[in-house]
Amino acid sequence: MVMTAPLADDDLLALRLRALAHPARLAILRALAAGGKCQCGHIVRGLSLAQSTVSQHLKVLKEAGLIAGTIEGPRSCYGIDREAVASLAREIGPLLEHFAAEPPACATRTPDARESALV
Amino acid sequence: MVMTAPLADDDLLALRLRALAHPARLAILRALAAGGKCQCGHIVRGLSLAQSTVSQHLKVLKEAGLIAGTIEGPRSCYGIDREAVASLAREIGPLLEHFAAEPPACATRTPDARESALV
DNA sequence: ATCGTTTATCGTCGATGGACGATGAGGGCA
DNA sequence: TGCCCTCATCGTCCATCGACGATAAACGAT
Repeated sequence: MVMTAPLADDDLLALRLRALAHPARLAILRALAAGGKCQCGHIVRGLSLAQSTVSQHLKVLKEAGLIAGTIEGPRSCYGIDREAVASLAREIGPLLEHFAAEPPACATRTPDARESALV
Repeated sequence: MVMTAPLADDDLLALRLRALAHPARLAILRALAAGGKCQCGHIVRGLSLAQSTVSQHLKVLKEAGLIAGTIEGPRSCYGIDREAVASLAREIGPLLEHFAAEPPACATRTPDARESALV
């Protein structure tokens, strides 16, 4: 049931999508998924970004719940929160499919708008 | 530079995700998917946002290719570009699943704490 | 204890986003 | 023809983002 109600649900979803919607963050997730790059410095070297910038991106991803950081001392070990990412996938997938589903009215894609009985 | 994955693909993907990553835009897509709300004014009334703001969001969605606008005269008829949305779904789904896939081990340090630090 | 390494945080700066009101164009309709 | 309705665009304002350098904290090693 997709309610048209603009709940805080959308805010949360938008937050996570926003965390995802940045090339550097995508690259970080890619690096983490590829493995062997759990330390901040490794990602920094792979991305040619300042260390503080990468740290900031890591923070964004962490606040979005997409990754989990195990910081213990001088080193840190970041890892993708697989459950969270899978959950997001389960949320965004059906949503997009719903968006792409069949339209009830109003000439979805007609070049010529022939709107007559709209509402 | 083992695997930076420096693809401009990420830029494009980030662009579309960014277009998606806003509550108002999600609401607009929801309204469009629900049907019968293809005119700007309808969405405006449903969202309690200024008309210009909604128009701006529509523009963002259109520039991201997620919707198509059929503007002819005083009325406009927006519709979800279902092919584009489906394409995005086909792109983001496997990507997230890839992120959520097998953990290749954090070889560098391997502190037992690997999944926690939820703070 | 001191040094070196690694990382998070702070402060700053420019750019962008998001919201609004006002304006103007484009057609319907009386 | 003139009025009204609808929508896109412009200009503005404030907030946030994204990037950076600099700094400080936490630990291992010497």
